[in-house]
Amino acid sequence: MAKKFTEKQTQILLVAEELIAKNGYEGTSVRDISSKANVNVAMISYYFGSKEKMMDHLYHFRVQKTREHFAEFVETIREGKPEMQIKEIIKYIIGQLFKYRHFHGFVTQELRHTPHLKMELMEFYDFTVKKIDDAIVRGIASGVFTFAVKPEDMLSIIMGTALFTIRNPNFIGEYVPSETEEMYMQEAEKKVKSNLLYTLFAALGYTAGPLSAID
Amino acid sequence: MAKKFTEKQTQILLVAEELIAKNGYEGTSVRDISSKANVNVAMISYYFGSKEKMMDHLYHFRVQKTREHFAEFVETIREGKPEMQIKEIIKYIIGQLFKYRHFHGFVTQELRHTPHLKMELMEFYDFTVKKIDDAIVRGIASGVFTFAVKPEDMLSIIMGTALFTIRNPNFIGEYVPSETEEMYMQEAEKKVKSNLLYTLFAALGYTAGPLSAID
DNA sequence: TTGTTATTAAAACATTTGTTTAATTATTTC
DNA sequence: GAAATAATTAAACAAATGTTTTAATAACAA
Repeated sequence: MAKKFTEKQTQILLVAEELIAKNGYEGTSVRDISSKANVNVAMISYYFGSKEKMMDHLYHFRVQKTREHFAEFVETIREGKPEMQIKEIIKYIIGQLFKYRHFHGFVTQELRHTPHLKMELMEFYDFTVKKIDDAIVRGIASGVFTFAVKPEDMLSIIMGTALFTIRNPNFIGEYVPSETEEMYMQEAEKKVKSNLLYTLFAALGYTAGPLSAID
Repeated sequence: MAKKFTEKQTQILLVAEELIAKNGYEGTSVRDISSKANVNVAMISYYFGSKEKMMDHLYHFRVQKTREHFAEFVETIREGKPEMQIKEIIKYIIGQLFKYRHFHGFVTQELRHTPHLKMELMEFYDFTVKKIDDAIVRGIASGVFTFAVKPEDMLSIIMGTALFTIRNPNFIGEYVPSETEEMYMQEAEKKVKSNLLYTLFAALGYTAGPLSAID
C-alpha cells in the first residue's frame, strides 16, 4: 500500500511538515512551502491536486511509516522480560516523538483529519495500547509489577508529557538550559525519559530493584 | 494592572478565544470573530488596534486571571498537610485546564507571544513549580513522601497529560465513550484526575495509606 | 528523428485576508 | 438643548491566498 513519491514530491512534503509544525496549516502558504523547497508554486497543485490533498498525503505517509517502524520495533523485544519491554517501549515512543517532532507536534493538534486517516491513527493507538497491556499483564503474572495500571492511561502520560515538552521549550528550558534548539531537544529528551521511566515504574509497583536503577 | 473591558470587548475576546482554540490563529478570520460576536468587522481594529494586538489583550487577560485564581487557591490550602496540598494542587490544575480549555489548548501552542507575555507565563510556571516543591519537601520531612520528585517534572506530567487528553478526544474517547463533547470532557477530566493522582503519589512514594484511597 | 507525454515556469485568476475610510447614529458633556 | 465625543456601519483598500492557465522545455517511446 506504500505510495511512491519522487524526490521532488518528498522534498515538498518534508518542507511542508517542517513549516506547518512551526506556523500551523493555515499559517503556512503554498508559496512559503514551494520557495523553501525550491519548486514552482504550481507544482503543489500539479503533484497533489491541492494544498489540502497534500496534507492527506503527508499524514498518510507519516502515519504509515510510524506504524511500520513500531511493528518492527515490537518484534525486536518480543522475547524480553515484561519489565524490559515496558522500559524499551517508553524509551522508543519518546524517542520517536522527538525524532519526528515536526510531524507529531501538529498531527495530534490539527484536527483536519479525513475519517480514513483518523481511523489509521486510532488503529495505531489501539495496537500500541495492546502491546503495553500485554507487558503489564505479564509483569504482574511474573511478580515484577504490583499494580494493573491502565495501558491507555500510561500512553496518555507518555505522549502528553513528551509532546508538552517538545511544544514548550520555554518551560522546561528553565531547568535544562541550552544554547541551540537542537541541544535543548537532546537534553529535554533525556529528562523526559528519566522522568517517565521513574514515574511509570513507580506506578506499576516495580519490585525487582530500586527505582533509581531504571534507565 | 487589570485592564477594564466593556461588554462588547469581552464578548469579542471570548468568541476569539473559542474560535482560535478550534481553528488556530491564522485559521480564524476577523470576519469569523465579528460575525459570531455580532459586531461589525471594523470594531476589532477600532477597539484593539489590530488582530494581533487583540491576541495580546486576550493572552494578558487570561494569564492574569489564571495567576490571580491560582494565588487565591494556594491561600486556601495554606495550612493543610503536604499530601493534601499536592492532591489539591493536582486536582486544581487539571480542573482549570479543562475549564478554560479553549484558551489553554492553544496558549502553549501558538508561539506568537510577545517577550512580555512570555515572561508573564514563565513567572506563573515558576510560581507553581515553587508551590509544588514546597509541598514535596515538607512531605518528605514529615515522612509521608519518600522520593524527592522534581517539581517541574511533575508539572510537565500534569499539564502534558491533561492537555493531550483535551486535544485528543478521539484517543481517550475509545475508553470513555460519550455522546456529546461536553460529556466527554466531564468523564475525561475524572479519568485524568484519578490517573494522575494515583501515578504521582506512587512516584512520591506515598507511605500513609493505600494508593487506591487517593482521590 | 518524430510524436507524445510529463515536467517546469511565469502570469493571471478569483477569493479572502486585515485594515482604513467616510458617513451615520448614540452618547456624553457642558 | 447644543456641541463634542464615542460608537457603529457599510464600503473600499491593498495585499496575500490557493488554484488554473498558458506556454515552454525536458523526457521518453515509436
